[in-house]
Amino acid sequence: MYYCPMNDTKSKIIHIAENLIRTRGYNGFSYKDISSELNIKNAAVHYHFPTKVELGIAVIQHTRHDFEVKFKKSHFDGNNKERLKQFIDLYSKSSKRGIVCFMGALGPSYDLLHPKIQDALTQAGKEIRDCVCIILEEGRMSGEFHFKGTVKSKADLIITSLMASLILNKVTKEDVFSNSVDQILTTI
Amino acid sequence: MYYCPMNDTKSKIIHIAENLIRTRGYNGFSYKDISSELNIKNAAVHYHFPTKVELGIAVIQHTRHDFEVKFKKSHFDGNNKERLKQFIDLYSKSSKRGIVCFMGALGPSYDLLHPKIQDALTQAGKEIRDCVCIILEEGRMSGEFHFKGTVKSKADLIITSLMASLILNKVTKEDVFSNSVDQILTTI
DNA sequence: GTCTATACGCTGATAGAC
DNA sequence: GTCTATCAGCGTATAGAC
Repeated sequence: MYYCPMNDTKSKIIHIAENLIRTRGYNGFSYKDISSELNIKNAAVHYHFPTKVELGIAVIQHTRHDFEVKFKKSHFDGNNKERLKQFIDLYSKSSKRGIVCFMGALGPSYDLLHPKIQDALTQAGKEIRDCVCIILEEGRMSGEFHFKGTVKSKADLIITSLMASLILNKVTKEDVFSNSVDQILTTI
Repeated sequence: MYYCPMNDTKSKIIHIAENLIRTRGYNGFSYKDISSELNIKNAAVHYHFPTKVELGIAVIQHTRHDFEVKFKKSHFDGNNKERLKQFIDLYSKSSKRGIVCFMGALGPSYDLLHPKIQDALTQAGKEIRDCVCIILEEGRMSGEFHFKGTVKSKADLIITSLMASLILNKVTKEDVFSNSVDQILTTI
């Protein structure tokens, strides 16, 4: 299992920044928010990440790495139903914490982001889509799933529904997420 | 039909602000962005909307009003399939323009918004959900729809999928929206 | 690695003239 | 209604001491 050092300041900054992005958006937090939470000064954060763009990229890459470890390594050997369940569970955790996923947080203001952050985000998006497509493709062939339509359309429906459910959860203050998951599992 | 005066500066400001919110988010635009587009000065915008919060609320209320006119008035008399198609078409227009809906733009940073904007957004969210629920409820009773699961779960799935498809469209640069719509129409 | 000190543009907002 | 002028505060970022 991959060991993630959370002791050092650099890792802590990434962790705090990720939470800030997912609760306030990229333009909704500042280095001061991070430094005050760590009881250090503004400039100390700049030592670890000279520019905010570099920090943003680090957050995305860190999340991508976590995702990759969890889903690309095939410790599911053919159990695609469980694999899909684990994917949904990723969002379920966010739902319980009352936060959105980083794609939902950064995606809407995509045009405003630095090109390098845009690229990292686009790559992450493709990775997630590919992963779900493989799960659905294999699961359908093995007879675990019986959904209608193309694999791609089903994958996009599932991903988008999970993403925006986290958003609508916050706005409506109702359990939109559980409803969407029910519907996903009913039509798979 | 409702007449929307777009001549006066106030209406123009709302219109520009709506586009800015939906491309850059609430914290991603300033009064200068608006004034420069209208070739007036910063202070002139403040004359019409003294604070940014008031402008934000005005944008949401304007969008809500448009939505209400289009869907609450029952000029569909029983044709719920057409009514759902019109609802999807609302997002389809945004997809073609390459922008997200205002819920997708404002929702993720909900915690950061002024309480009055939060309230307006929450109200709008409930309105949209209620509207889709009625369409699905009536359409199922009349035999137009044959979907599985509860009305609420189906409504949430459809709304969230449309919302986030606009977001993923931008990020992945692929037609996620069409895929999601295909899947929605396949399982209705 | 963290600090103090500093620079400087942008932002939301106000006062008062026209 | 729009202007000029002006403001304090914040945000990102840098230089140099410890």
